[in-house]
Amino acid sequence: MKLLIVEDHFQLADDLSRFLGENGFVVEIADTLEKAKEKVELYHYELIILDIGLPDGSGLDVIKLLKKRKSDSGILIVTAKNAIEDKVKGLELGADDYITKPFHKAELNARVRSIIRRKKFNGSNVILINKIEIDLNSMAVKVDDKELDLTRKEYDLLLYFIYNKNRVLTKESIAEHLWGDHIDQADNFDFIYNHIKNLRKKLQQAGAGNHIRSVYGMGYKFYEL
Amino acid sequence: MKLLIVEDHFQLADDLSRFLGENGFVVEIADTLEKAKEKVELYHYELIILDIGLPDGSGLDVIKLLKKRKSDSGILIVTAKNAIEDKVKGLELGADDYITKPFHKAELNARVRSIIRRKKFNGSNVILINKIEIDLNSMAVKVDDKELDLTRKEYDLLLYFIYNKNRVLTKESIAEHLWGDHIDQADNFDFIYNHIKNLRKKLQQAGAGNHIRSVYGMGYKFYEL
DNA sequence: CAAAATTTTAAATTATTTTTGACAAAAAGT
DNA sequence: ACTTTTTGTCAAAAATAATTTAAAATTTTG
Repeated sequence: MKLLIVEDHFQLADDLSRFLGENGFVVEIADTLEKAKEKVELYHYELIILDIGLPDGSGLDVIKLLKKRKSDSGILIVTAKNAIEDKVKGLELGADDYITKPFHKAELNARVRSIIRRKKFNGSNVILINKIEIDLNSMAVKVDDKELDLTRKEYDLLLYFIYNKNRVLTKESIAEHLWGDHIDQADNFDFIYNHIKNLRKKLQQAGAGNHIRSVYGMGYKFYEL
Repeated sequence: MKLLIVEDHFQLADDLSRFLGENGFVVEIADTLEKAKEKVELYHYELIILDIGLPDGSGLDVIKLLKKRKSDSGILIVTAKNAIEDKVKGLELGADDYITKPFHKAELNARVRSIIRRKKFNGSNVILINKIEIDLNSMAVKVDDKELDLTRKEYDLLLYFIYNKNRVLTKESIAEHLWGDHIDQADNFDFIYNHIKNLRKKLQQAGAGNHIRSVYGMGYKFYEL
């Protein structure tokens, strides 16, 4: 479950990151509007905790960008007490909730969970790509209406691929997104071969075709056929 | 069919309003105790969804007012998980049912209908899934017309599963729903295993089959067979 | 109100499944 | 030729789930 914290105040961002990390989320931080936009375009986040007052512009731009991209990420905006207009604008633009500074970490945590829950229960939660059907509620993956039995990592991997379809994902970025920051650059990522192998086999056996192609020397790419 | 939502959290109220609107109700919102009292004195509502924790006072006052006016409106109170006294007081004062935050909209909908049905037709309110029959009024669970004897937690757990059938429920979300916000991520949820086991055994023994399956690394899922 | 019974929670143990890592040989890409 | 990736199999380590037992809390009963 990946979150992005957009917050220029290092101490706060770091603190939150650690706290949310302990609570089972994989957290990334962007400390400028520029970086936030970049990350949002490159990756998919379950939820974005967005401080509106950034040094190089308004966080509201991030919301606009997300909505333009038809993103389904949850958005929790963080505003100063006196910035009520920002809050209102943010909600109008499509943010899911807001919280005013200063706040308690426990409350942030509760709201984060609340948004994620609401998101999940809303609307259709089925992703359909060619023959592959993923129901995010039931966490079931089907090919031709036949359910396949994926392990946790395989499921996460598939989802990561699908959220980033038609993009090259390096082994490093896969490791980072599935395992979090505690991964060392010096580590060896050979175990990823295994997961790729297993996922490929299961998809292949179910008759979904060959979606995951390797890009020699770079990584992998999930093709929409 | 007119409902009043008394809720200061704009996002939630708006969300519910929309949802209930789609489900055929005419919905009004009051976001303060003051406004709620005013509306209640002026109009008649079939049912009032009442958050107890309001910025300008306790929602319990609304119940008192209604009872003084000998209103026949249904009352569904919404409380935070840790505000058990409020729930108890509310029911004592004459509320018809309660639901604790956070809740699933489908569950709210079910309860709303349940109250209205009970009020209006004094009719039965039964959920039937395969061989399992749950009477929400009498809180009785039957399999093949044989009543089974569930404890409170088992009953709640079963209901939570059934309201979310075919979805994976994590241990965390089960804990959160049945025990409330005061649950820490760091806590250990092993005791849930016990309730799962007991519920499974009772259902199995009654001949209802194996509905509750575990999804390794993810949680549990109640299958409609 | 207190004893007894039941239910819920907790802790310890066992069982199961997944994840990771290793090796080696074959295949593919540069 | 050289490097990277694929594949298979195997096995240890780690994570998760189930079971057992007992303590704590709650409810029922006399």
